[in-house]
Amino acid sequence: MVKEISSSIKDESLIVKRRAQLHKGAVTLFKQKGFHRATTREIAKAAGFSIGTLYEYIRKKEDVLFLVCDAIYDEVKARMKAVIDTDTTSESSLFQAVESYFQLMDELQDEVLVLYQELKALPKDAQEYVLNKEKEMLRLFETILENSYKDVLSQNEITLISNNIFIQGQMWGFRRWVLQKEFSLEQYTQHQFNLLKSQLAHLTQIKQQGGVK
Amino acid sequence: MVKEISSSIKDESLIVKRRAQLHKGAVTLFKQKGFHRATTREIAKAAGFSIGTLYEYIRKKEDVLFLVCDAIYDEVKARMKAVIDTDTTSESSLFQAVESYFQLMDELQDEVLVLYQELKALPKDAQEYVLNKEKEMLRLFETILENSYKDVLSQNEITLISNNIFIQGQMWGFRRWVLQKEFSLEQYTQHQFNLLKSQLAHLTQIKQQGGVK
Amino acid sequence: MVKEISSSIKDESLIVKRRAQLHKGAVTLFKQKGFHRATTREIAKAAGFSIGTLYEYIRKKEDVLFLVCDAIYDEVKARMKAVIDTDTTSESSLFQAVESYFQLMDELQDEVLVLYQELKALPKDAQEYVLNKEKEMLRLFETILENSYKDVLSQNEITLISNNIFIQGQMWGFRRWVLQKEFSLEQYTQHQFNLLKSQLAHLTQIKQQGGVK
Amino acid sequence: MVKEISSSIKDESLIVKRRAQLHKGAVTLFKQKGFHRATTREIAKAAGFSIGTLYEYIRKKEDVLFLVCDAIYDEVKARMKAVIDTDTTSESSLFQAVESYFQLMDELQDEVLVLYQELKALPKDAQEYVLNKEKEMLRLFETILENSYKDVLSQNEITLISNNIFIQGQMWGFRRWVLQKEFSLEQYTQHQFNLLKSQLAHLTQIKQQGGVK
DNA sequence: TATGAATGAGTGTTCATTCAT
DNA sequence: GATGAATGAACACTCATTCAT
Repeated sequence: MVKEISSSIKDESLIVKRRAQLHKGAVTLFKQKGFHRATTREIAKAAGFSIGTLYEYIRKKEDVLFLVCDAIYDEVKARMKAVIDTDTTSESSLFQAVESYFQLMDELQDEVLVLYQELKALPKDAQEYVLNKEKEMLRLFETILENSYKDVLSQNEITLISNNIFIQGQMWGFRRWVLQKEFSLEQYTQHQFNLLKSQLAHLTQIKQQGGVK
Repeated sequence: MVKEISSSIKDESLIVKRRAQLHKGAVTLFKQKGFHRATTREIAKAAGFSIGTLYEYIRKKEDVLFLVCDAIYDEVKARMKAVIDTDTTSESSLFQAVESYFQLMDELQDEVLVLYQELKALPKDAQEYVLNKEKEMLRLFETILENSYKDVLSQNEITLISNNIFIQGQMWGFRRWVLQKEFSLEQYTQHQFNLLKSQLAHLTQIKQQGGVK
Repeated sequence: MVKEISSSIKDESLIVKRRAQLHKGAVTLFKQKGFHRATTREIAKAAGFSIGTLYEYIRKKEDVLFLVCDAIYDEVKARMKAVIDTDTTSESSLFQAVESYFQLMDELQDEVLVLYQELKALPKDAQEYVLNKEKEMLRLFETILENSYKDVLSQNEITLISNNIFIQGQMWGFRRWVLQKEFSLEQYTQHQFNLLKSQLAHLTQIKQQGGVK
Repeated sequence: MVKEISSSIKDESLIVKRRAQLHKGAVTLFKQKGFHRATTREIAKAAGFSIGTLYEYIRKKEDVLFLVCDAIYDEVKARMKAVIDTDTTSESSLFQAVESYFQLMDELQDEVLVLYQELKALPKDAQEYVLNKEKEMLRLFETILENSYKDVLSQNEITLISNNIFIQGQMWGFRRWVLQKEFSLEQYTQHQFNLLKSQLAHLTQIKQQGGVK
């Protein structure tokens, strides 16, 4: 499950430091020009070191992309974890999760855009690796929904609603040209959450009526 | 508003024919390797002609991408038009529109995938041109929602729900690795439409209660 | 000595007509873009027919260049001949020859420019063929000088002065950016001829003084 | 007035060294095949490096041509300067200048040939830049003539004679196929200088006689 | 005869990657 | 560890030439 990127450098802390530089520079660059249009020289420059040094920390240009993609979900998962661990059974916990997730998608919108548009450029095994991380993300929402709406939602509904939430978060970033003209992040979150609540409320109604009969 | 791609060929019907070949070959190829990884020679070959002939019908590699992107919404719009013109005021018309749209997204899923992942590779003016077509598509859903739920939905809600429907259709294609494992197209359509109906039903309830008071 | 360009067309008068069109269009084009930058399509268009037709009258692109180069000296020789045949022994005949020649170089300056800059693009045998025509031109001046200054000029001096006259004529065209800003053609002719006369006068003086001794 | 050619190489001394290699190889090559027929790969090879390395030192193929053209007049000017600075008022100084110039044109005849035949292939701004350098060269001769024959020659005569000297020098190279068969460089120089002296002597005579009267 | 669609070898140029310093 | 000069495979694009109609 682990996918390591080899480096000829021995000093581990240096690797971490350099790759952080690299990640930061690369995202900025990929956002502007996309992965394919960015040259390795530009990547090196954006990261603050020479082309020679770049190749001390990666083996192929693709590795840079992988580094970026890989980091995104790690960050998302790390930050979502905190929210979710607190409490996962009430409606408010769903709102908190959605809110945090949308908040995060707002902060990471450049990264997410890159992820969306360049994932396919990775070799198949790296793609699968990244998609697996995405599945873990999806499961976070599924878990919350399961816990809070056990009796109301079918498995299919849970899958679907999780997916919907998931891409609504990403949509905020990669459809910014239409959404961010009409909504602030708070408005967007509020409205989408209201729509979600309507859905769940109605489904709950139906189930309860069904249960009465 | 028109964006023509110049060709050195005089026979207009030949241009149409060759560009159809080109479109078809290019989509197949781009789906496999993406636009950037596909070479012009491969594109030519996939279309069934030589590199020289390819350049009789386009001027830049980008033009191929534009041709593909441009055609997608033209086809979508043409086919949606038929459905929508019939009737745009009942709930069933919304279902029909969604069903047709999802159906179409299923058929064109390769094209949509390409569109999503390569749009950014187009020059800015071509991007805008394509995005404008997307806006027209969005307006189709907005119109139906406006007609059927005039008193129930705010403008914001209409915008948002249209966007949600829009990307749920595309999601069926570009997230096929997760969705198409769990649902058939009919199931997906049915479930998403049910969720949508729940939403609308609940919002209608709220509005009516509000009105009663 | 003859260098024919083959054509698949039988009707000789048509060949002559088409090649005249070709010559005219090509000179205009070569003057603007040079031989190498001009494409065969452009040449055909400038001549007023299609690329297919062009290749009915030539076999290689080079042939067009040859046609142009070849025609230049033919025209120069034809027109100089008339002047020279009249009278070749007096000083006035030298002036007339120079004047006609400069006049001609003025009229044909585009062609001469092309000739100068593209001659090297011809295959070796065609180059030699054209240079031989140039030699014939040179001999015209040599003949006049020999006839009029038999006792005054050595063979070397005749060669040199002919060459000087020859290139002073061409200079008028291909150094137009400096000369034609300062002189009219008449002035240029007059001044250069005066300088030439001074030369010949002084040489005559010397020879006569030498002869006296 | 400066026209720099950009390079991605940082080591300035290396740039100078590589461009010298490039210059030398390019002249040899252009002399044989002309600029247009020479491929960049051939240019690189002639310079002794790979195609990739070539493009580290130039940005466009045209740059190679510019490099060559630019260097010619720089060299001519540098070497003429020495001669001219010594003494610019006597007849002997004119002879020395002409002799040095012809000598130089002999040494640089390949470069001059290239210059003559390919200058037009440069973009307009580079052409003007090079032609300006040529004008500076012309002014050298004008200055000497002005100093030595102030009272004898009109401005027009100075312009014209300078031009004549200028192109007679170049003629030695680009008409070598006729001139160098008949003359050694010394003979050519001597004869042309004699003709020039005759001219000036006669003009001096005329002016003096005119003055006496 | 005239046309112009088709061809593909050839060209300028880029850029990921290596390696000597 | 860091640098950046060198490399050459690979690419987009052009254009002379052919040939079926």
